[in-house]
Amino acid sequence: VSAHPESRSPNRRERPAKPALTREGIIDAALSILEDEGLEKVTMRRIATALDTGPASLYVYVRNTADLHAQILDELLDPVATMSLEGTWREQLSELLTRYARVLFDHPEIARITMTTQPVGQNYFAIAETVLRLLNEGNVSDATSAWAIDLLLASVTASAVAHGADREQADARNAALLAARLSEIDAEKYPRIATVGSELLSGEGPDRFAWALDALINGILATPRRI
Amino acid sequence: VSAHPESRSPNRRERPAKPALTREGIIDAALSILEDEGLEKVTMRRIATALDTGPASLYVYVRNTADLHAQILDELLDPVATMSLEGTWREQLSELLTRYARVLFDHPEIARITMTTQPVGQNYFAIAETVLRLLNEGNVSDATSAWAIDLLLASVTASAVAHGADREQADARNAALLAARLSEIDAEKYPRIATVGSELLSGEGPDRFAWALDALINGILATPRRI
DNA sequence: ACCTGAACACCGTTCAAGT
DNA sequence: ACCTGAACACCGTTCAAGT
Repeated sequence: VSAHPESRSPNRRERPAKPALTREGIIDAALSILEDEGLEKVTMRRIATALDTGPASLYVYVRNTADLHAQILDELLDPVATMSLEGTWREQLSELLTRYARVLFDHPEIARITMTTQPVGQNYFAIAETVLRLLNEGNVSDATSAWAIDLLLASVTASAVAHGADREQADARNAALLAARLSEIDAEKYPRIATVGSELLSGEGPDRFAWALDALINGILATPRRI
Repeated sequence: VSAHPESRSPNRRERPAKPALTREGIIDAALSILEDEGLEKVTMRRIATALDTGPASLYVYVRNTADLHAQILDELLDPVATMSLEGTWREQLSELLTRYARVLFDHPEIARITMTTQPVGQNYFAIAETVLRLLNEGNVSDATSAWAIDLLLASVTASAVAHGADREQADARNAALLAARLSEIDAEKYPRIATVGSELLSGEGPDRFAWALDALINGILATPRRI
């Protein structure tokens, strides 16, 4: 056993070599920071530090922060885009959108991005393609489908953003409490809120989501486009 | 006429006095920056500069950035909360939500905030109260209303965020073009997108929105809650 | 072509000290 | 109670210079 551990340092293979900079490496690092610390910490500088380089180096693989976020999203959507579906068109549609929602639900900060910038990744396209195919099987006209897919995906995303489970849930609970308190206090000013009150926050997430999806599909089927 | 204009400087009433720091003054400054330069520029430091003070001074009136945004939103919702409505419950509901959407449409960056943090302002509450009252007039049960209002407001917000008209529209158009191009190229991989294609981006905003609102209300009426 | 150091032009928030 | 200067601990992005 060497008495001089420092003398080993010149050996360049002593510890895993600094990983080569690649698009995949960058997205992996970003995902791991996202999982551990939230989107807020997924910054160019933070990723660069994780990869033992400077922020400027990332700009070879990522155009800017928006592009980085878009790439993260499409990575997350991979399992949804490739899942297998069974049952009637309506069952398949519900299954797909529920799975899609679950990804966004688990990553509400990424879901927010979906709202802001129109996703254009391969996996998002694949999901949209499947939704359109299923609506077509359900005899929804092309014209209606074109508007319906927008409504469906936007509503699912909105629901995920609103009720997403993440570190902000504490804040959300505070807000809910505040809301509950306000509606109690101003029962005269807001009688309907006071009446519906407890129902507003009622129900398990999955039940609420299933109902919303049902209402959306019923609505689409009941509202053929006339223009 | 004095040959020494500088000598007037000691007169403290020469030009409008530095406005006193108030909550209203801060929100006004924020709104004016929002209108002129977008939410991105509505920063504590920027507002402080506009009010000729330092950022630390704002923290007497505003808890943090999220609180600032919440106050801006509720300010914008004032005209919606106080508008008068006419017609059947369904006409009134459409009118209210269309007006609500227009505010968010004109301020998509603020709309995004609505998604992130549950709004708790007076005006938002007033709007929610009215929606619940109208659903009640439409014989929608309380249990269903409680979930329906969530779906309605979230969907309207999502629509506004997605299709909001602002300085980001240029980017959105780029994205749309990119999408159109991709669907052209991969017509074999995405046949339904290719078929529906042009319809996806078709229709005037108002027509699309009116259809979506119709579908949502039809869906809610067709889907009484069972749980 | 890819990578880097250094710089530029910003952020939000806190805190001790003033009035 | 309100206001402030100064500091702390960060950001994204660019660019000239290196390999």
